[in-house]
Amino acid sequence: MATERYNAREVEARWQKVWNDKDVFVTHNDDPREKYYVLEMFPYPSGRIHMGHVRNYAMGDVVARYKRAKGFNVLHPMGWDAFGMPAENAAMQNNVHPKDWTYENIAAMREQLKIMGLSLDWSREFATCDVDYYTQQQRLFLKFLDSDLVYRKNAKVNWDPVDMTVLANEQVIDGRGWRSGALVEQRELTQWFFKISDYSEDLLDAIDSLDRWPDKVRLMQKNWIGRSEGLRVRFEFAEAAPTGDTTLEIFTTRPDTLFGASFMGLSPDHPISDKLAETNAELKTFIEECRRVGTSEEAIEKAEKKGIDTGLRVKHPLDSSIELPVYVANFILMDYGTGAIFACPAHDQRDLDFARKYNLPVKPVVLPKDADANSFDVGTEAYTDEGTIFNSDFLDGLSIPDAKEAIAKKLETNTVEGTPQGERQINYRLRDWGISRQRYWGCPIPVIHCDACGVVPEKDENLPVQLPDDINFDKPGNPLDRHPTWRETTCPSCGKPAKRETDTMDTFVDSSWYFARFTAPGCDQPTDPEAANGWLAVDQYIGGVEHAILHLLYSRFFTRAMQKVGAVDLKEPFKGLFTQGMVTHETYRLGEGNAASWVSPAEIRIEDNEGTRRATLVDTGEEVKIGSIEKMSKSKKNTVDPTDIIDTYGADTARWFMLSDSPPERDVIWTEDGVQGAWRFVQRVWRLIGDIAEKSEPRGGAAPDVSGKALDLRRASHKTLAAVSIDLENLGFNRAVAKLYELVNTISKTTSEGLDDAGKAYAVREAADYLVQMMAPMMPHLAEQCWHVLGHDNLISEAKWPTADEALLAEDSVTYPIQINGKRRGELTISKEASKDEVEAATLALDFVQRTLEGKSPKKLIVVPQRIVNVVV
RNA sequence: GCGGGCGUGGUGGAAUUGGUAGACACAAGGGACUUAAAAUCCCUCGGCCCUAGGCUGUACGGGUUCGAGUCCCGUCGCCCGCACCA
Repeated sequence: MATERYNAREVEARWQKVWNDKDVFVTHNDDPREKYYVLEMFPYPSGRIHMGHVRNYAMGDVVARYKRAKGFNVLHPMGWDAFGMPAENAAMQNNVHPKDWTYENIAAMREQLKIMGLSLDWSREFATCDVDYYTQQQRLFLKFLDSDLVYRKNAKVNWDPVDMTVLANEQVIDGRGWRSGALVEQRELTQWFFKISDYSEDLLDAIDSLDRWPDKVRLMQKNWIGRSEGLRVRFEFAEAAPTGDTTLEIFTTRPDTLFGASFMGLSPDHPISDKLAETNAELKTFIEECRRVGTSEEAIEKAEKKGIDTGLRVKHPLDSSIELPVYVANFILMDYGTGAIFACPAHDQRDLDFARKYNLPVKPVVLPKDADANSFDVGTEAYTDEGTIFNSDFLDGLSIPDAKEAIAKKLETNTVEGTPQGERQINYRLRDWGISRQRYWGCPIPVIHCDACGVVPEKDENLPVQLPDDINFDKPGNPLDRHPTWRETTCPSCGKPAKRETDTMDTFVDSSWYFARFTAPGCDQPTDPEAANGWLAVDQYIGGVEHAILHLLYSRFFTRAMQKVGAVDLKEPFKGLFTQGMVTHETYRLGEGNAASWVSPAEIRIEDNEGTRRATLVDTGEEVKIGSIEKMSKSKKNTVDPTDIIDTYGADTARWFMLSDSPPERDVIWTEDGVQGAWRFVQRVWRLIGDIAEKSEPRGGAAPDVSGKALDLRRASHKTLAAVSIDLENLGFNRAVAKLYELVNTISKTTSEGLDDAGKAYAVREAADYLVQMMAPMMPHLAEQCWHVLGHDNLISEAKWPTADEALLAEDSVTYPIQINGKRRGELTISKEASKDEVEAATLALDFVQRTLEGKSPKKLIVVPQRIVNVVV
């Protein structure tokens, strides 16, 4: 073996330096070529990159390098989603300043990303905590405020009375604060909101135009926005409620079941519930209990249906002789509709569970198709499917949609206290976006509270409202609140002393427009519209599916809002979206039961005895239990550090392994064997290319006429080229990898048979060039080195993607599988041009077909051109 | 609870979207080379039947079709999301 072993570490560093010195990946806005914007979701600077980043950025880099080779002017930037709670947690735990902690983490992670060899334009890098970035974000906020896209209202938050802080839902565990353990209270705070609900309809309708998004994400967004058509109905109280209300307004999507009404339900957060609780201790306790369940829809829906009769009664809107009891019930959300419902237990599962528990009437009003009106009864399962209305006065015999229409018409004309009793309404589940966070490490909301003028926006020329550096976390609460001077300012309107808003923005705001900022990162306005409109939308966005709803929906809203204030001129920020799967790994546990502890892969050794795997601790030899495969996480210690892998095998091996085998949208299992397989492939390619470079000359001039093995190889490499190009276009990395393995096998075979004639030498050389070019987006360093060895004097990173020769792709014959009664019994190779008749004749002439037919003619003969033949006997 | 997804050899997965199931890779077993190991190369590898060859096989049970891993109905199992984590 003439060639030396491939030294990834040395080679990778060398090419990275060449790329960097030559500014190969720096993008210019005035480049006249067609643009292509590829973006991976930017990372939170936790301090170290993890395998999930490697996978995400490897995929994006393949797209970027491939599109560059295809002649596009590619924008492929990187930045940092740098505000957020972890920096404050670190500040509290380790007494470091959030700013120092964050920028140190960024520096460390930048170096780690650089050794991955990503083709990024680092000149556009920024962090969202850069003063420059959040200055522009404040400017955007003020423009939104000016355009009526922002407002203030009260909203409930989880309040930790010991830490004196607002808690995220995930920080509330069993009703207690995660850090203090104190019982969490619900508090009302005045908070800032973006009017995303103004765009409910538009955000929903435009989902259909996002045809390069995964269906799954589109559906999740549709459900999230949650459009429903229904009726707002006012029920008259038999006696006025203690709030003075004489009617109870509810929203329903099933007005057709109104005659099946059995009781009314109020949310525990409904104003009437609140008022009643003042004089009703039992109800008060119940409401408090409900609030401890948590605010998530899941928790509320799963909880046992419970309620308390308020003693209030309402009149049925269509039959005033019927009075319905009003309950406060734990399964009714205040945020949806009016916070009050009428319940029809026969046709709603939640209502039914409740009715059975409290022995309330269950009157069916929808009759299934084949059921008998006299005997149809609902047991423990509500009937929610189609049917005919019965037991319902003037609605009897109607279909559900017709009954809905009839009820709506009737109630629209009825009046209660001079206003219509019913009103058609389209309701959305989507709520306005609360952006206030009572925290330090975020973008300050640039408004001022003045005793005389109220809430006043900061003047544009006074921006930025900069975070103070001299803060500490030794006391509970928000450091901005207790800073000795930071709050003190003067009112931009009247000039008198006033106080700054101390809330900062949700970090989702930061990530809702960073993609636009990358198009002109130094601009003294939020965007340079010319640059932004030129580059946007992002052609391919890649990231985790965990962002399927919030980040993506907020960004879609933000783009519309930015359009309204003239910062960009488009609605949809991401034309193509791809959500990659997670990186998982086996888990290992030492000990049994409660005493068991997690052990990291680095601490163990695995032995494989005839397929039985056994793990032991490297240090002590103790047996370790091999557990299930889980998402890599610190808590389960099943992480593998990318930098360790890159140190050992190089970035190309890590990238290649992340892209092989598993489809990119699915989870991938990290295994040591898998990495080693990738590593062996790197070495194998290196040997093969070295061998070819030694035994043959670079190609010159036009392709010679070849035949036999040489022609076969040319066909194979051109076919692979065509197929891999399609795979890369579709982000089918695992399929591309498999085809490249196949091509290497083919080239190896041909090369090992000797490169005696010129045709063969040409074919092998061509195949080698193509192989290396196809590999280049995935393993750029190895490809660059091989390209050099093969005698090219340009950079493969700047080389044009080759085009497959159509003539070599066309086969002159086709092999048909021949089925008899749908089962494959043989095959037939025949000219590609053969007519259907010729194929039929040739099929019938086949030995095994003749044998089966025994002289008879087939019942049916199906010929699918270029595909298959089926003989039915 | 509601909504969605997935289920193919020992393993990860291919399958031109209704047309030869198991490409490619990993693991395993056997062999070559080697003083030995590593590396490399060659062979076997869904199950069953003694072979030629055949039967069977894509979670399970039905159906549509000339033909189903792919479409439809039902069952089972696993996974994900559900509004202050980013």
